[in-house]
Amino acid sequence: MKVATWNVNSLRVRLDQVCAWLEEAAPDILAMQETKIPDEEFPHQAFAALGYRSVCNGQRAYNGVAVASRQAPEAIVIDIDGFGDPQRRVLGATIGPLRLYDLYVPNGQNVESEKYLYKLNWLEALREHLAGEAARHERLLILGDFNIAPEDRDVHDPAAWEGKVHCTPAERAALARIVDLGFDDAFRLFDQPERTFSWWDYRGGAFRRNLGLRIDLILCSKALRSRCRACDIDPGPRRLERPSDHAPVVAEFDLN
DNA sequence: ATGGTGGCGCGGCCA
Repeated sequence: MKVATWNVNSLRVRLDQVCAWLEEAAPDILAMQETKIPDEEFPHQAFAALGYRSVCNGQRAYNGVAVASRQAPEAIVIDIDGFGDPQRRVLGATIGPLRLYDLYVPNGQNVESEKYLYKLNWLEALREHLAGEAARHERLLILGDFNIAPEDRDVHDPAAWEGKVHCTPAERAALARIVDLGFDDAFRLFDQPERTFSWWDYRGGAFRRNLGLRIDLILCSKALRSRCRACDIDPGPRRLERPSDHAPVVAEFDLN
């Protein structure tokens, strides 16, 4: 079973690229972020034409998550328990043998911003929510745009990014508390080339110069860890004309 | 160079 995550930065703009990538990469599940499209305008037909079911939790202009999957999504959740949030950032679903959460973690803007506090509060509320899910589901996958680079090796220039949003000790600790519920970063289960990233700024030729961050993650529960066969980032879509600023991340699981 | 690029939507916000 092939599971992918991709921040598409507007599904309206990127729909043709997403469909082409689905046909080429053929994942069983694709979790998308920053769809920026209200649910009533979501292009379900485009996914259906490729043999995918789709479920969305969107809003106009900002945020928005969606999942396309071969098998029908069930037991859908669109909010963090006890955390009233008008921003559409969460989509939980049971798909075949997996319980899955597609996340668009708040960016945080900068450490002086109210948005940074919102990010940390959001992550703590998410941790509590996921603790409940982890108690109920052995095969649990948490994936999406975390807007946190877990370690310095996930950052093109750690000195330049030290103390900056995406890399602060508080953000990394918040992520670690979630991982400590019993997850592994699937990407790090395997040998990986140095300087492998999932996001590159649109500005300054950052992609061409490989000045990126690895902030798009697939976290798998212990029951999935032993069944994870690969995890890779596909830079192909980032090379296209008018690309998303993120590349897809793909993990493969042997679930019999 | 306090910029740069891109999406949304038409001025300014967000990333």
